[in-house]
Amino acid sequence: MGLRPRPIQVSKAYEQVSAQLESQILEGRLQPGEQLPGEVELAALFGVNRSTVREGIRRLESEGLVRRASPRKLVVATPKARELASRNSRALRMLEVTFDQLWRVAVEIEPLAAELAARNATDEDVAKLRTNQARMTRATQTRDDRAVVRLDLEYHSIISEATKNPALALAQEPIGILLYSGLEALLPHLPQAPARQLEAHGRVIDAVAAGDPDVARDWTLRHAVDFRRGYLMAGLPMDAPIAPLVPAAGKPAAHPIPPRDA
Amino acid sequence: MGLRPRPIQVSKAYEQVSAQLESQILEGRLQPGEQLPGEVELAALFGVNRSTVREGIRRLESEGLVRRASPRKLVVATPKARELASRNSRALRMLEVTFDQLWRVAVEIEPLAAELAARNATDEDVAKLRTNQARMTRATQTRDDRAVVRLDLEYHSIISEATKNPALALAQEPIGILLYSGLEALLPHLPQAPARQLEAHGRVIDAVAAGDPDVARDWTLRHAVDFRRGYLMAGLPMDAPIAPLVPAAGKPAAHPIPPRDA
DNA sequence: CCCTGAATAGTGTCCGACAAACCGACACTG
DNA sequence: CAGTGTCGGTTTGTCGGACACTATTCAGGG
Repeated sequence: MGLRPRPIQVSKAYEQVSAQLESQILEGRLQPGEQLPGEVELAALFGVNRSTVREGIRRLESEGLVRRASPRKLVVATPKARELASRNSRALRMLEVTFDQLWRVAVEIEPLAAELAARNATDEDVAKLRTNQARMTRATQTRDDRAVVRLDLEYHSIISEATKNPALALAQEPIGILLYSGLEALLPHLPQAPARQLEAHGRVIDAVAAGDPDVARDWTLRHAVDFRRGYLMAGLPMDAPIAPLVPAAGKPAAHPIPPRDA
Repeated sequence: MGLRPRPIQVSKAYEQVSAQLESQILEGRLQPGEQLPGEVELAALFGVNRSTVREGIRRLESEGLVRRASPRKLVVATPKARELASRNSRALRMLEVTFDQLWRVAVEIEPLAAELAARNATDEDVAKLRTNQARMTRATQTRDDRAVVRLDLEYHSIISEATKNPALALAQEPIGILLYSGLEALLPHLPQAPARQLEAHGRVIDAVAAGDPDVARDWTLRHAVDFRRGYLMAGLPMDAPIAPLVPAAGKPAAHPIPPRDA
């Protein structure tokens, strides 16, 4: 049979609502910041019930194409890089990505990020980096591992932002988030790690402040290589999923959903 | 004033529903593939109305954490890389990313992708690449520009997949999608472009098939550099947003939403 | 045992309703 | 006149109920 049945798709009304709004936004007919009509009016315009419109809106909301400026103002928005990043890193975790897979990408991207940051960082970015470094110094002295991890993530995020390159930020952040969360497992085994990290960060920050792309790139590369070595020395597995999904430990709950503790 | 007002947030019920389900999934208590109770049952479990549950589900659906296996089966799912990629590229377009920004990232990532593809591609991947190449050859001969672009995107997508590295795929695909969509603007100006592209692809494919990471990387790098040169020669702008949002051309419609053509 | 058709259960959509909150306007007070 | 309290209309968030349509199930017939 040469018949190739393309999966027919009945399009639900709420899908059409979100699809139409989405295309209006993408075509630029609805510009970011512009306010949308109320739910009742939308319902009337589309010729559907308000409930249906609401379901459509939920979808766009979760995709970041609209947000509620205030409870009564629904405005068109451009997706925020930060939210995309966290969504993406969540997805990567679910895909059971390994340290090795993450690292291979990071070792190429992060030096690039540092280079571009050195080219494009504003004074404000540099100030943020210095603040971060100061806090990191304190956290290192007080051996506050959680803070060290948090500040390391922040450091990478600031670098990302300083590149002024959304494409790079979007590629790098999810990976950085996941990779450097692994730092938490590393620190107990390598007491000297934060000190080395502190130095690498410091060098990169100086290079960024001085607008020296080559040095920034170079030290970031070293930092990445160093990180991998530390991970190895700590005896942590390179090929196991980062933060593996709990493999249905014990027995599944009788009912998968616990009632809301209202 | 030392007052630092943290934006207070009232949590809507539908948000709590999606948040709770999400955390159950992330913790692994709800495993991918597992089926969720019906909407009525969920409503009862959470102690809210069915409409509320539905709004919560829409959200998770659009994030790819659940999908409908059949109209009546709602199952936990892992977000598909492909969907994430298209969402991300859409976001990048809205962020008005420029050719230059995209290219700077691509020129580092794509060679890495080719290298990893050469290391990890399966026979099936190679077969897909060869099929793609054959079709591309035909499209080139018939001067079918649209097909050329489509096949080029497909080529990059296959390479991504062949790396067996979700982190890389997630970083690369959105960029590739946007960047090589620009090919469409390029082709009319550079009649010889498809031929050069065909050769580069061919070399990379051979290297992937032969498991030669270095050659794959090298030719991909050349390809990227060549692409940029072509873009320049065609006189296309490096620093203008790719597919710029239509800047509210003419006058905005009296009513932003056209009625559904039911 | 497989196939068919009725019974069932669940989704998609609609309707109508109501409390809470928000927003703008307006009056009041110092 | 500036700042503050009050008030009413408007919109959202949530609810309960209803109904058509269809996937799924299951019993009965071939």
